[in-house]
Amino acid sequence: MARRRRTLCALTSGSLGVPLPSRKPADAAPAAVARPRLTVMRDVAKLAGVSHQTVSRVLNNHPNVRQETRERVLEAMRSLNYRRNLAARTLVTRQSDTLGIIGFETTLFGPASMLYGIESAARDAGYMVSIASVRDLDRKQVLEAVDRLTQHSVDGVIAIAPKQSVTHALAQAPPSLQCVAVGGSGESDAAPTVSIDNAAGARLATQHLLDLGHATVHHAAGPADWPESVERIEGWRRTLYAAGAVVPPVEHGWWDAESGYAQGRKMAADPAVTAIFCANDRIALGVLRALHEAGKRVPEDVSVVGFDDMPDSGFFVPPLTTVHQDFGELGRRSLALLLEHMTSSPTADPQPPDRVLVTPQLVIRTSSGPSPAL
Amino acid sequence: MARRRRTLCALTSGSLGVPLPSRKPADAAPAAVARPRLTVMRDVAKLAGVSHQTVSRVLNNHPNVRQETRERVLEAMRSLNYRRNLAARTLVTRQSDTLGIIGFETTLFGPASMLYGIESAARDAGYMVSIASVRDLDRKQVLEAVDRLTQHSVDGVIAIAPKQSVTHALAQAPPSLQCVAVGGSGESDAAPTVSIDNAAGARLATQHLLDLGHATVHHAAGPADWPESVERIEGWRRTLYAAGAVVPPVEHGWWDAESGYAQGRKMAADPAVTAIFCANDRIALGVLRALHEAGKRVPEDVSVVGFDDMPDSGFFVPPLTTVHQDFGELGRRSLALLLEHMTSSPTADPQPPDRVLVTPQLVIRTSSGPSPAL
DNA sequence: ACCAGTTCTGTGAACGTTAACACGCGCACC
DNA sequence: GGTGCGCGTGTTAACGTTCACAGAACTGGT
Repeated sequence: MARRRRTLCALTSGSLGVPLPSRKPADAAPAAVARPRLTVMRDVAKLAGVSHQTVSRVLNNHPNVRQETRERVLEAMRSLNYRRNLAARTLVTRQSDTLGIIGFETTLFGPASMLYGIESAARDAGYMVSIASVRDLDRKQVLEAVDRLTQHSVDGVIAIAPKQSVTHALAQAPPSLQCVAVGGSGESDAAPTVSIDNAAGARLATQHLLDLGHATVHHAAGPADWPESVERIEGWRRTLYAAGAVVPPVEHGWWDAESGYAQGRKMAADPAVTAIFCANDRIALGVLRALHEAGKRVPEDVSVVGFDDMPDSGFFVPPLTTVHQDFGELGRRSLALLLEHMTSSPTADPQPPDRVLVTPQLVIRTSSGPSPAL
Repeated sequence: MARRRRTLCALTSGSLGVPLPSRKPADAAPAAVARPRLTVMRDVAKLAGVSHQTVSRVLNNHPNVRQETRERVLEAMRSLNYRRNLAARTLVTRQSDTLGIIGFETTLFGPASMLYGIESAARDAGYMVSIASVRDLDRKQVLEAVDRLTQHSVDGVIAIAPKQSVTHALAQAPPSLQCVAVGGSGESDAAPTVSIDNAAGARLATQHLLDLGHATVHHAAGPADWPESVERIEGWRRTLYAAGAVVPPVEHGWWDAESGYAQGRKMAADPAVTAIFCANDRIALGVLRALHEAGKRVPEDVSVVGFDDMPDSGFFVPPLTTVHQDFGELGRRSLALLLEHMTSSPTADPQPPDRVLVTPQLVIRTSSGPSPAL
């Protein structure tokens, strides 16, 4: 565990208001004595026979540079292998071409995909991304993350923020810092939000099962305090209600297969259950196993539908019918929204939207079939 | 698709040597006219009745500050809600407290977990991380990523780099930039590497199956050009060889369930196959499904062992015996190694190691059992 | 030839921090 | 009572950009 040369910021910076005094304890090694002296604008300028300002203009695509001069400068840059010093530029312009991402549970497929979607879109737009993970979504940790990102002077923040507490915390960020939340709820009271239309997805799944002749549809739900979970429950419930079907009771769990297995065992024991809509594919995996162990065939005895369309859900036993969620698109859209908010002046005419919904799609495989009652 | 205000760097910067002329096309909005004038050292200094340099000393934990003065300064910082401007600091010290990560396939569980492991360890060590994803692992893209990170003056780079081409590319990075590769091969010719002991893992799995009485073990392999895959094949092959067992032919595939399914179907058709070691859990999922469809029971007829221990592999049908890989640890170790390389002077006595191996562990569940021949 | 209006280019001053050095003070040591 | 040293502090100069302004070099019309 090499934690040398700097103290733990987490410990030294007690409250948020206190800047972190860290780094370079007394015994630090003396700074490298011979600075490498990298090539800077002045060098390029000298070689090209112009002033540093002209070099700057070329770099920033300023129109008022003679074509011939521009080429001479570009040639000089090339031959010196010049790269502009972004720190200096950030110092004066106060923008770093860097975006911050607040990540939560980024080891899971969904968040990881959003992260990737954001990052590649950001690169195409000329931005770098820095990431600050949080272990929990409480206000304190989120604000700490915002603070860390602010210190590194990011131009904007995207929070992969599946819970309300985050958008609330975001509202406390310095107003000059644009924030966008992605994933999670739509009740965008605080920050602009991009998310999937969870209710629509749930409707798709539930209606599909009703259409197959099932009298009603049971639901293996996610955690009670996650908006995504709540919205899926709502969508499911409303669809049943609209169809005049009984709405079975809901039991909350976590997002993993273990939770699905637990819920699945209970449902497998109930002969009235012929169709199960699962809050995500991992839960579905657990349900599938529980049904298998109970000797129920899928889809002959019980139909199962998931949510997410994880990479391998087409290879579950049997291949899972599920609601496809385009996480990459979610990421890209959130980046686009952030950029819009960043560039539009507060008084601009077309205010960017505060809420973007991405529509999910049903992917029908073999885990769903006609009701055995038919 | 909001890509306003800046041109696409990817397009304008043809070769690597050319700095990117981007941003602010002629019609750019004039810079914000009223700069907010944030609080800086001088403000703190004035309030505390000292010079800015003393403030700097307090911030950097310099020992030569009287306790009473230090407290007055800290108090001033607190009351002004001062935060140090990292861009200015980076400009003069040439270190940014930021590390770069080159990510590949970060939507998958393994890389995503490493990313997370690196990020949290980095935070504890006082570093921010910036991420640069690459779509492919060819030299060009990797060098481009390094270049992007360099421009943002990262202090070091960790490459989630499962292929040789990456470490080779890394070797071409500016020598002042410390690089570490994580995951992938151990043939660390180019850059220091942290990886799992794939051969040992494969040995664990294979030996486990042999010990269960299987005459030999078949292998559902990963891609031929990935060192991780190759090392697992080697470990498997050597174990069989040492036991005097027949070494069945190997067919290469990809890392996903689809590939496992394809390989599994062929194996299911071969009655001689009683034990299958899969290059990862996703392949195992496909194999499991193929066996199930062919009417083979697991583990009664055929035993299956995976690699990775993905989150839900304990809920496959049946629960998968697999080789557990601690991705988070991998990330932490790679960070530690990078930090060691960064801080140790080239002439220092204890040179940091160039190769760190993390030992995997066998997790026995129910997909593996005694050979049916017994 | 002159002036006004562009277009192009250069000069000097920020930006907010750390590095290098100089200074004054108190203390110990001959 | 110097001399030397360590401590605490202040002054000045970097670091490599961009911004604001001034000036030079071209236009084109009289």
